[in-house]
Amino acid sequence: MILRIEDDFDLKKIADSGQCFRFNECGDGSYSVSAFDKHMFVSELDDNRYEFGCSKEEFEEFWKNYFDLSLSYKDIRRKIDKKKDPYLYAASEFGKGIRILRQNPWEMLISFIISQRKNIPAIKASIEKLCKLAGEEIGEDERVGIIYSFPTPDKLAALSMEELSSCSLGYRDKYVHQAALDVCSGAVDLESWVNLDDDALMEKLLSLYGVGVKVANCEILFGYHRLDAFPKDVWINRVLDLKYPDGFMFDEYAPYNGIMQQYLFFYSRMDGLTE
DNA sequence: AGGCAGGTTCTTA
DNA sequence: TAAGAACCTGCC
Repeated sequence: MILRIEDDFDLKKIADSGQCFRFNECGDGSYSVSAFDKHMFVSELDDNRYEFGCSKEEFEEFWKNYFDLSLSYKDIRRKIDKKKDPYLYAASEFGKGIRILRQNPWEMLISFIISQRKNIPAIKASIEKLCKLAGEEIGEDERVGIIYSFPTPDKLAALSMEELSSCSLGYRDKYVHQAALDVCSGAVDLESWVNLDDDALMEKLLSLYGVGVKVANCEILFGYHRLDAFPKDVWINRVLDLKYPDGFMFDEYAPYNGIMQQYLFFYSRMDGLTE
């Protein structure tokens, strides 16, 4: 189906934003997008028109929510004052089009456990191997081959340590294995955690083996879509040190600090951050 | 060859 | 409680 989208929406920036690892450019300008048990291709036709490789029903029922299209990111960007916060303003102009996707909490948890001390291509490679090993077939294409879903907790828990190791997880293999066991046993119930308040959710996440403050915040922002979470990685810490010696204005941007974090992260990686 | 990549755990004082 | 070391792997 073809749709015009007036709000901020840039496939390339979303794909490169580091929040998703199964959202890839195919080489011909189209994007392969996998989420939950669904897969489709998307491409931009002209300025604001996009072709989604799904039915209108499926788009309304699933993808509209996945792309968070009910929220106006354009309005949120208006909170940024060019005079008061020139660096964030520049970052938001540069990152205009990024949205925070509504992804699967389980997939996000495992993905960000894997992400520690890895670069994005390496994270993607590990996740792709996991999907191929233990996921279900959800799509096929002559360009990219068979598309697999992210493994369910029980499929992942059933993998041997040797199989996990074959996915280049390194020392993170034991973290992934334990998380899968915890979710399978019911000791960890990610769905029910949506009802917890922010502090209680953070506490639960930090109790997981291999999950520290950074990964927990990524899960809160990208897995639970709590848009005020502000994950601090090496890039963001560099930005805060160099550009915000007097502190970042978290109060100004609540409850959307996580969106600001995305702009800063995306911008800082291109910027070089020399000053 | 040695250092580093979207960190966390473990050890030591 | 707070630094410092160790940790898998792949890529420059």
